[in-house]
Amino acid sequence: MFDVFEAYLRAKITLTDEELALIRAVAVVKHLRKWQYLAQAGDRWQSNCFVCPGCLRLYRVDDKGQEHILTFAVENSWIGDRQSLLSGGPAQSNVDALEDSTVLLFKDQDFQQLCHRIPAFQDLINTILARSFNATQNRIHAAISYSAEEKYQDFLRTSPHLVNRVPLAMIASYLGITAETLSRIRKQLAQK
Amino acid sequence: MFDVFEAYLRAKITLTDEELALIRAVAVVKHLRKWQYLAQAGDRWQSNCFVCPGCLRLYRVDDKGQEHILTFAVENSWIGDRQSLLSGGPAQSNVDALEDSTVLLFKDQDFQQLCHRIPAFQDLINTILARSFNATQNRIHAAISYSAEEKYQDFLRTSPHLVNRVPLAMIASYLGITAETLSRIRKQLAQK
DNA sequence: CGCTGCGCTTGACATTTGTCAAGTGCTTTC
DNA sequence: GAAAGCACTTGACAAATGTCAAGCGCAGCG
Repeated sequence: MFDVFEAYLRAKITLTDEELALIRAVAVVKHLRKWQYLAQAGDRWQSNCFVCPGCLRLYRVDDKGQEHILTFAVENSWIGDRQSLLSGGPAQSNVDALEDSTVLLFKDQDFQQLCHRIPAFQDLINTILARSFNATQNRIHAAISYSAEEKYQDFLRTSPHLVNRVPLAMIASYLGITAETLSRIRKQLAQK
Repeated sequence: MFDVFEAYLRAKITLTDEELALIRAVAVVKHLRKWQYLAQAGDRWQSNCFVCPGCLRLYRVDDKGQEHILTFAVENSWIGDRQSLLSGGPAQSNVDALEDSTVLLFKDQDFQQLCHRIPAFQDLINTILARSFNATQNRIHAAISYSAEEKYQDFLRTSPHLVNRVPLAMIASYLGITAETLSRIRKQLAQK
């Protein structure tokens, strides 16, 4: 499974064989069954996680027991509770697999070392962070500006690959609306 | 005004006098009057901006002409349209001053150089990015999970310094609710 | 001093979205 | 091949929030 990551890296940056070997040396492959947790709220999150093939979600559970999905991650993307990673405190979020999945884990310590030793890797990580920061910002804009229907339209635009891959109820949870409302919106859009 | 920034830096990282001089050399001080734009949608954003004393906001305007505030920034924080900075494309957001303010600008090119030459500076920036990423994530959680009242309570918790500093209508815009609703919520909370 | 404009509040009403409960169709299971 | 479970849909109704319009109080200004 490391070759998926290798392809990903090579598409974005140039690495010597030694550098690649350094990275490979600290990567840990993990297989997840559908519904298996990668981490639960309360755990300490100490790794960076790259999704090879599969689909995971990061979500929180509120006082009323309701789940709210913060992110989906499919192959060639990263996922994790950065809050826990950064602070060293317990995670507020859960991460689990929506399909059988394979991920690559990098202990944060190893990961930091890679960043320091391989400038191109550091740059890549920075770019990714910046990009996901932007994506997050756009999501906020959507969340505070759009009606339920507009949110769904926006989702269709920004995440077409997820529309038929994750169940309706989860998309609703991601958008902050109820499954019933989303169902009605879909119907309405179909009739146009 | 550079001394404000110097104090900020010294509180967070250790710098030699030469390093500090490097930073000072590329910093540009800019004064803003209340309501003055630092940048408008359509502009290309090419600098990193640090707020010395003052208060700015970053917002977008939707099709219906409604403003939606994505961030406030007060003294000792950073603000900018990272999207534009990263992509080189035109900004989607506006930034303006809510009070007379003073900011420090760093052309992105200079800024990158500082990061490369001063590892401690790089680390600081990474930390800030990570932190604001977390804050953004928490905001998404609030936006998709909370009722209007809960959103306001959360705002009171996370941004007490803003509550009496920015007008009600802007807080409402930040939370994604109407000024009327926020006014009623305030009343209701006061009666408890 | 009185006017004006702005920020905020309030009320009446409309609209959107949520809630609850039931029903459909499809897949899985024994 | 009947039964159960799951994802989704639908309907009736309730609650939350938005919209529109008016009014209040205060600061700034001629």
